[in-house]
Amino acid sequence: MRMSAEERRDLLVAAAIRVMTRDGVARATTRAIASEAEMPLGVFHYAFHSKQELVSRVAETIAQRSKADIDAAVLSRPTDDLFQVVLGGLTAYFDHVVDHPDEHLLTYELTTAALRDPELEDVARRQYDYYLKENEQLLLAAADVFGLQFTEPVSVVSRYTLSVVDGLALNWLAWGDEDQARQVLALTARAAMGMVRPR
Amino acid sequence: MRMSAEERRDLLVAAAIRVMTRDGVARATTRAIASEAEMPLGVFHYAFHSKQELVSRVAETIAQRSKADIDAAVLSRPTDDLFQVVLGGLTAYFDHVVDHPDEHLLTYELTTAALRDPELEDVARRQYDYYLKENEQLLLAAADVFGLQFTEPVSVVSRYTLSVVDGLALNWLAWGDEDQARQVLALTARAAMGMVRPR
DNA sequence: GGCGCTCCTGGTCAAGTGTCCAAGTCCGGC
DNA sequence: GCCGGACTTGGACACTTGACCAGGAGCGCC
Repeated sequence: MRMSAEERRDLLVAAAIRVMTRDGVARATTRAIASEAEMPLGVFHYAFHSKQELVSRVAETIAQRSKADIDAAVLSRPTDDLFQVVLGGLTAYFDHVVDHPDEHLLTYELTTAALRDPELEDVARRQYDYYLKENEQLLLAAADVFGLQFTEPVSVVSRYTLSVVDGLALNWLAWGDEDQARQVLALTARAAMGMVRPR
Repeated sequence: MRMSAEERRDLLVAAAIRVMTRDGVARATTRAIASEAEMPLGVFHYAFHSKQELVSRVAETIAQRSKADIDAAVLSRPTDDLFQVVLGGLTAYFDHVVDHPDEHLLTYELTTAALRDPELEDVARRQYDYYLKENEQLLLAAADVFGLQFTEPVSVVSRYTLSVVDGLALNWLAWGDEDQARQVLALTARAAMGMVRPR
């Protein structure tokens, strides 16, 4: 089947994501990826200069995709009051983790891999940049709806909520106990109420 | 140099930790570890049945050691009021991360590695078990000193603080901005004040 | 002294790894 | 028609990896 190099790259990235999600980054060899994409191995180094280039693209794609996924979930929640909005947002994210554990495990693997590899250095930074900025926007929008403002810099509040949810997700992956994790979400949402005041 | 198999295992585990901390889990091959321990490669499979057995011991050792490190740091903090104690504890942990970033990156790598490998399944669980239980004890002790009790189950509060700190650590490793991270710690300590009441 | 167990060593093996390449196929433009 | 560049392919390469083993060395105990 004949197609452009760019199209090949997209297919290989998609195949790589499937393999990495299913078997982990360590087992995602060039052969496994090419095989998943149903292509001969030779195409790999025609489409990509190196495996690192593929990994870099994978990380970028994953970050964009899960941001979109989560946005959609968060925005589909009830908006009675700020507490409900915040708890809904946290819950939406956590639901996504519970529904796609391997996908989130993959993001942790990619982050650590990027932090170890100088050539992927900025990949990790960009990954979190996406999340922080997006989270910040959501927080500002929510506060605006209810005529509130934050008592702390929004960037700090954004980083706080992102940290809780990111840490809790990893914690749940390793430890389990979904009910208790959801209690933590409720606790966090209530805590967030202490970080706003009427405008 | 003649020594018992158990002694060899300890030396190899220590060497493995050095290699993994410096170069990452992926680059910690049996050869690199044996070389770091200044032993011929042959000893490896005399001391250990497999590499997994070594990794399992490494994870166990790391968890115990960093628990001890952090306990010592936390307990050496001022104890004027509960807020200072909690903030001191969070700060002590975060200081440890800033001082030994590679060590903490390693714990994330080990966690993800364990979650991918069915044979290391319980390694990840045990890792978090250490932290959760220890954290819980510290919280109970602190509340006790000031005649307070928690408004939520202690296990949930413990998991909340652990999640914040764990998520923030990973976040800082990837993104940086230490000052902002410390603001998150302050925010968290203040939030924790809303989870206690006089007894 | 010699038996038996533990410890030590260098080399070797099969499997897998990322990378590369020569030769071939396709197809649009001259 | 055919030329040139983009795409395709199977096979090869140099290297690394975890695992294994035969044979030797040390040492306590009868």
